[in-house]
Amino acid sequence: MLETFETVARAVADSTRLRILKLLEGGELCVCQITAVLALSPATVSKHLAALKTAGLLQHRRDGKWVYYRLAGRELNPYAPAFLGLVRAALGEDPTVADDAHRLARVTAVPLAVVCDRGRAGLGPAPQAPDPLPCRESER
Amino acid sequence: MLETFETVARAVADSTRLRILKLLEGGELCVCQITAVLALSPATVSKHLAALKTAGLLQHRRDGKWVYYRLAGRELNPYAPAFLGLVRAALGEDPTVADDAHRLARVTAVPLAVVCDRGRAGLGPAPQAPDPLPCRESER
DNA sequence: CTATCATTTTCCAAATTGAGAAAATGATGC
DNA sequence: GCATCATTTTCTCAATTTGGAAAATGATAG
Repeated sequence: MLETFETVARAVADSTRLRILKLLEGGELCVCQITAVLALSPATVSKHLAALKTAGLLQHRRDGKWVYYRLAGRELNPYAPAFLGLVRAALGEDPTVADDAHRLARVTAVPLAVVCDRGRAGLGPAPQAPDPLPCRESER
Repeated sequence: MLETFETVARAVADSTRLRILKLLEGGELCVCQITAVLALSPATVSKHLAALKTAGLLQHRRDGKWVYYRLAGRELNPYAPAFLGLVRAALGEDPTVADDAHRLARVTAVPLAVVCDRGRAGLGPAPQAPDPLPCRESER
């Protein structure tokens, strides 16, 4: 028990993983979409997702080449709902989280194939609208 | 915000610190009492307490030679109550936690001065019963 | 079967963490 | 002031964690 609780808490005790959880509050997402929003390497994102899944906070499903992750319920870990509830109630106004939500909106407006191609470049220019080169505001 | 949340979560993501929080649910305790129950070095316990205090989960007060710690409320960190509530609701039946509670009962039945003397030997035999020289079972 | 693409795993370097010993700090009492 | 005791702060070591590059795996399309 103690160990199970510790695993979930540890999974939540990382800002990158918190950002992922906040992103998934809006519904399931493909790995490449998350990667695009966070602007981290696919390997890094995949490992964070694995940590969250091991902790019982996420479930995943495969659809062709793509893998989708979504928030999990009590199925995988009895402590998951409590922690997810806490996260859900907490970081709504965080600037980084808000920024992520904004980027996610731009990502979901584009077909997955395009996101996966340009994703790791950190959100290429506008999807289909003319947008020469959005200012690269690299932070964190 | 994200960082604050992360700090609290990280503080809770450790079994030793969880055990400390569970001990303190019964009310404030002196450092040497906690040390006696956990059977860890005073330095280690002190650092865990500092981590919990930094995270805003604990408050402390000094009384002569002794320092008492207790669970904190919203004063120090807005996320503290939520996390403490989660912990309080969660680990009541964990065997280690139950064992700690049992040991704590034996510790609180003894004057502080005695606990501080014998505490780090890992709870000597009976409290005031005849006990020539508590076997120094140095462990860890 | 081969090529391609998304994701995961392995490998490695840098940073962080947990634990105790030893030294430093704070407070009491003579 | 000096001795003593509880607690905290270094300091060091072993173990874990994080991130990316590169290799491995899974799945689709031709």
